[in-house]
Amino acid sequence: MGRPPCCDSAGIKKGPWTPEEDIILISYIQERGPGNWRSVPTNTGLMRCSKSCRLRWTNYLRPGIRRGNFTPQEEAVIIQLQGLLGNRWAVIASYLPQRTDNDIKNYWNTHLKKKLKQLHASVAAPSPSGPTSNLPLPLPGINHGGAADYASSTDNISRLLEGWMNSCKPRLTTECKRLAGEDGGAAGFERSTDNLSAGFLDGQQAQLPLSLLESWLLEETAAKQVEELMENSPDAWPRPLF
DNA sequence: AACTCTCCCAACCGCCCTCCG
DNA sequence: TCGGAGGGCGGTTGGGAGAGT
Repeated sequence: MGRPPCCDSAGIKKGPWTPEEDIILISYIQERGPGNWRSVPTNTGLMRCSKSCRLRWTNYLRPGIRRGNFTPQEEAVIIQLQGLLGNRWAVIASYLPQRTDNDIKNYWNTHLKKKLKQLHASVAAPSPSGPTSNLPLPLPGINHGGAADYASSTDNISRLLEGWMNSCKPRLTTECKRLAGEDGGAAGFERSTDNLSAGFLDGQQAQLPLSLLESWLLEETAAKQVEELMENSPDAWPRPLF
């Protein structure tokens, strides 16, 4: 059993935040920085519990949050990472730094689940035209065991990253050179792959490669490359989880 | 115009993890 | 080593908005 809820004391306000409350919270965090949420209600006079303050900040008020429709590239990243990692929304969100875990979770539950079910239904009745561009962005180098193994195996993730990195190494190397300068490119690439692997395997936020990964994933040519690869070696890709 | 239905998303709840005394 | 406290995460819900009748 966990601890009793922190918000059950009398006088704690629930429900939607008002603009006034938002301003108070923002002002406080601008002054003190995020963290020590327990002290926020006390120091600000907000009649909210600490969790509510943290949630409001991380999911709504935090700078850099992107709102509105998800791009096809973002969808592809979510679908692929969900297949790999399961419902670990916080980890998935770390690869889409402009989106919150709550947003991603909501988007998955309201849009992508349905979309993938429909997609799976249509894949069950295959058309002669082959794969379409709406399929999830696939990643190579993974075994085809059961869904649970697939989602939980760090070996698989490691292999996947290895294969993935190898398959796109030329492009990434070029990108690294562009970002880091000619002399630091190769070293930068090696550091990037190490960091990315570590980030995946530890379930923590990857550091350096985020911008790299993002810039690569957001390029439409990437999706095209993947489509070509799928057509050339369709058996090399993991099956969708549902 | 009024009512019902459906969808979406902000927020809550309960549990787990980590830290610290 | 143990237990309490705080932070974090994933699942779920409730209410508002828009669509449909």
